[in-house]
Amino acid sequence: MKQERTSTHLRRRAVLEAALDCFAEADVESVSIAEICDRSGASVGSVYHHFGNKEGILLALLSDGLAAHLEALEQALEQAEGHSRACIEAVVDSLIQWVEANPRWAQFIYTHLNRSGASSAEPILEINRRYKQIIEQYFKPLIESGQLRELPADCWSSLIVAPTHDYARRWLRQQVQHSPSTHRQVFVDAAWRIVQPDKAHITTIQN
Amino acid sequence: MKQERTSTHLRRRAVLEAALDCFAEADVESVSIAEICDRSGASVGSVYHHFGNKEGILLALLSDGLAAHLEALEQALEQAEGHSRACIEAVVDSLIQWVEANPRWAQFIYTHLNRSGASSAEPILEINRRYKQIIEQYFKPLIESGQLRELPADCWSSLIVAPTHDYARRWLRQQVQHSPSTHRQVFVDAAWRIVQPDKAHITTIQN
DNA sequence: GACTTTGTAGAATATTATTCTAGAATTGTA
DNA sequence: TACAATTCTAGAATAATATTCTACAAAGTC
Repeated sequence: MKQERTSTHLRRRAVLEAALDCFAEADVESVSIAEICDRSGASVGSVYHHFGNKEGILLALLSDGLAAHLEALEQALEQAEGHSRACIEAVVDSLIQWVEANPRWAQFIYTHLNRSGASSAEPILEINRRYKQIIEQYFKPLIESGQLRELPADCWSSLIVAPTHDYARRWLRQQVQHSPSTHRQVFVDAAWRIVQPDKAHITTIQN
Repeated sequence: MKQERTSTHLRRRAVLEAALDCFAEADVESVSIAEICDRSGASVGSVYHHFGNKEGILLALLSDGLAAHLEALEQALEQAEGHSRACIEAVVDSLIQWVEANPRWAQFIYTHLNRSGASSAEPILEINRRYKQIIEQYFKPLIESGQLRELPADCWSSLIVAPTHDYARRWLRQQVQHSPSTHRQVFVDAAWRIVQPDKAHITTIQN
């Protein structure tokens, strides 16, 4: 965040930008370092100086992207001011907005976050930890006060965010036609149903 | 499905098995064809004869795995005999069971199904089509009879299956401790809440 | 049993990631 | 400003490895 305009920073950005272009068009293995150099104007030596190796480029794209998205999430939750419905909306909306504003980047993350190298890399682990913290900070009070139903902590993101992620991923791959924001209401509503306390819900009807 | 015991079929299986071993331990790029040859006992020529190239090995693993899982899903739905609750349970349970019975394979699929080469490959597209068909065949009647709520078709799998997928993926990567089947009830319940017709649900309470 | 197809083998080749060396630009400091 | 020290760039040299090629073996077909 310090040096936004130094030439080294610009070079770094140029390489990442070029790499993202390449990876949007072909699999990682079929994109050569040479091609990234061509598109970015950087030399081989320069690329290796900044990123160490090809994997390093991927990791930088992943962690920068995740960090950017996390920041958006945090801002959105802040503005929800502790209203349960607004918090759920913040989670879904900030995700949808980020994906639609950064489609290539989002697609890259969806495709490569699972690679074994990435899941054990420290910058990524750090972001995962912060993500958990933020969710806990905003939702724990709502659960403890009984406004939201308690769910197994490990399942929370799978239940509340994964549906939107999944739809976004399929949209980016052009497997579905309508943008995630088209169905924004559907995803908010589904999440809302899941977090309703038992009394307000199924149980009453089943008994 | 025809020739289960010919030597060519066995060789094929051996290579895929060895590849799966390798890919469980390292990223695709850092697994060499030579290593797959060593582990499987096949020669380079033989591997290329059967699979064309490295990507061909990946594609075979993906489409074989998806096909196996699809078969399990179809059987489970058959046994649900058109009961709405049982159909939801069938979807969640068959997924959980397949993943827990084939963890390496499932992890491979989660990691690599998104690669650009795979999503446009005909065998994979074909399986996606069949998947849609099956879901429609079993759930359309339930929706039309009003037993289940209507959801945008494109959102269906994101809402109903993606949570379980997401949890399973994280379990395979050891990001969560408990097996998916531990939380089987949680995922079934969440899906069930989402497919409840409006009357039986939130609306009643909100009004 | 000749012949055709399919499968196996491993050396030869081509591609491409990575390393290395030299030098340019930048930064910090007196 | 001068002058190290550090950081960055360049591209040739190297190493790793995916793919191709040629020859041969096995299996299936008539």
